[in-house]
Amino acid sequence: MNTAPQVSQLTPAARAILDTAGRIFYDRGISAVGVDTLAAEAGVTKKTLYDQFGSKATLVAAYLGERDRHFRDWIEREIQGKDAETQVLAVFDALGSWMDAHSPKGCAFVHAHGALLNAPDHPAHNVIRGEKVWLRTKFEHLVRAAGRDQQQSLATQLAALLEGATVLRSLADMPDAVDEARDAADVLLDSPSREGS
Amino acid sequence: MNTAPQVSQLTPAARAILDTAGRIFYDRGISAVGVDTLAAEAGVTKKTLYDQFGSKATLVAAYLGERDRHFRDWIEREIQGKDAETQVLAVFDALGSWMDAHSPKGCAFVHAHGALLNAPDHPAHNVIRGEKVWLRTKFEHLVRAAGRDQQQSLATQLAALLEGATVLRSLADMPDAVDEARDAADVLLDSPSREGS
DNA sequence: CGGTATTCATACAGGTCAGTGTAGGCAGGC
DNA sequence: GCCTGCCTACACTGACCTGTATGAATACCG
Repeated sequence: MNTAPQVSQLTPAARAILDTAGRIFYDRGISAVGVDTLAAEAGVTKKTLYDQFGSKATLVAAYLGERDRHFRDWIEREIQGKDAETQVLAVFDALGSWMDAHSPKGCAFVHAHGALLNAPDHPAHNVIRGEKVWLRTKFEHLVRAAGRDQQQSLATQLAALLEGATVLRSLADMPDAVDEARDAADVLLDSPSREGS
Repeated sequence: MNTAPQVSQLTPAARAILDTAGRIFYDRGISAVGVDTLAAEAGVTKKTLYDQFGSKATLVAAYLGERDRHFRDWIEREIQGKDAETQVLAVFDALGSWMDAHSPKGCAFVHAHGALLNAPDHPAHNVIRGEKVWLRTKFEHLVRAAGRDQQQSLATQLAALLEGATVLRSLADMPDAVDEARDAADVLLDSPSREGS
């Protein structure tokens, strides 16, 4: 399932639209960017945008889906080749570099969720939930591979640390939040009740 | 400083506006609610709204300021009369009951931050940052009172757990996130390196 | 060479947005 | 009795919103 990336099947205009969406939806917020603005900054007509994506809602879901893929790839790449316990901590380091490079203003999925509170059937909600569930599941697999007990609880706790660090760093002027969260993750991993047999 | 609450000085219309704002801004999102809708649902004319608040931006800041006060009062009330270490854990329980009662869709301040990405000078940003900083500072005072070392790090880590649990519970279908975060906080508090002399 | 897909340019519809203006009603205090 | 503060009612502006319509140019592919 899901073997080949479908990205290259996009038409040039569709690619330009998604690239532009990736920048300005994140920087300015989904509801602050109109389709006229988006099409203009992508160097494309609004007609093309609607021919390619059908609606703003579909485009928003596509933007978040692509960002989700990039985020997962970033994490996987940054943690590869280490042992499982080190990988758990490396996820936090990967989050730090991801925020440096692509996410200084906080989590795009959290922002999207807030912007779509009044549209509960919006197709983006599945993408948003999927991103959060994936991260927790990633932690679950890693702590199982590391031989820890209570994998369910530990995975949720690690995911909470990571989400919270993102919030604090981006909107409370706390640049060290991610590093502190990493240290807390280390404590949780080394807690006696969590050591496997 | 800040001795008496100024709430009772509001005119009846202003109070109705703020009450309505507290409901529909949170439920639907700030940018999804227009001033026409807000005035109509408050049973007030738009003229009155502008006479009382001057602009939507000011009203948004007032809405968040009032929510911030309610949140702080809720936390303080729920944790009072316990010893310091128990209070740290009680903050997590207080968050759980707060979300049950008033915040099932996630953190209003995080949502507001996302909605105002494109308005960096918006007066609400100070309120948002203030709420996050207050929470971390609250933890800092509690862990100091509990005789823990490394108060700065521990406070940030506890705040991250709490923020992250809010995110996971509200937008990842993880109702136990807050309880799990409480357990993690307990582990961090009992970690040998954090015990005071 | 003909057909299909992609894209351009432009104009328009119908609605909502924040914010202002004008005019008047009503109550409490001096 | 008058003035001030609070409020209603309603019309209006100019900008922006999503989405559609019309018509034509370009390029690839059989």
